[in-house]
Amino acid sequence: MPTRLRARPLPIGRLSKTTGVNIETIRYYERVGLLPAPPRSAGRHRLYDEAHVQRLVFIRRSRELGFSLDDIRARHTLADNGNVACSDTRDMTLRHLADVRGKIASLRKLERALKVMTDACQPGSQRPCPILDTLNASR
Amino acid sequence: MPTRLRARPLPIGRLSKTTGVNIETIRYYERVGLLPAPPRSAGRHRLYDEAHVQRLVFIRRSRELGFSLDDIRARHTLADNGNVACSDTRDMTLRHLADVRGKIASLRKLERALKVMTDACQPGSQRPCPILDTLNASR
DNA sequence: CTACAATCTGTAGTCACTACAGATGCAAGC
DNA sequence: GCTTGCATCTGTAGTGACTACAGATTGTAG
Repeated sequence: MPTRLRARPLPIGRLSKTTGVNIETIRYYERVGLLPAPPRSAGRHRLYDEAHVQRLVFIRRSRELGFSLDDIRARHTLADNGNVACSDTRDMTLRHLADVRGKIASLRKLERALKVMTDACQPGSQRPCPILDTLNASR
Repeated sequence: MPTRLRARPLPIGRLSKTTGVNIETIRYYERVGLLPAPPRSAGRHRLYDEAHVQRLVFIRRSRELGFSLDDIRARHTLADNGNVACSDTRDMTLRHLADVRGKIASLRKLERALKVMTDACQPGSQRPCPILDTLNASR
């Protein structure tokens, strides 16, 4: 039996480096129940294994894609209960996609409004500032 | 002299209704120095005038356009000091426009990534879930 | 005068972290 | 074994822009 293959546990600083997640954030995830609490050394330092690395990478990727911590927690709960999770994940992702599209649409509206304002504004001209005018208009 | 024309001061509830800004939010704006503290009645109820209405509408419009409270405060400070504020406002708006465009670009990337994932996912097929796969991939 | 609505102050909660302070632990070099 | 210095620990508070209470007071219509 090659006991050599057993990977050494990582302290929190190494986990942070390998996953790209801030140390404080890792502890925060543990506090809010996103990352399971790892075993500790005699001196109460956290010692992580490969499964923690995987789950943390999963969390980071999900966050990069804009999922909320609640979304991620829900998915973990599903997966941990042995459910297939695939179709639920797909539903969640579709909802999230719709949400992202909504945000894009409203930012586009914003962009157009800001562009109209800056295009109309010619500082130094005698006319009152159109940007300030727009901001003062109630609608 | 038509003293009749002097508008009655508004209590906070009326100010809230006429501007569409939540009562709690109005008090919050006062606390953080965005809206000047109005005079009070004998019983310490706030009494607002037309100038408050104008400023609050300005703040609401600016927020709708995504400006931060700090941005708005800065503009008020400029205006209150008697500066023209127009060109500064223009600069700020241009910066904000650039910011909005950046956000749109990154949301578009997100949208594409989410679409790829959901398109690839066919729940019920035997293949492993491509969404979960993507989320587990470190890059 | 009595209801009852409106407003008051102050505090705490939200989300997803981030930033400390002050106390320990650990690992390497001597 | 001892020291040095970095790593890690816990706990608390701060961020932005509000929102949500609790409990006390005030204003007003009938």
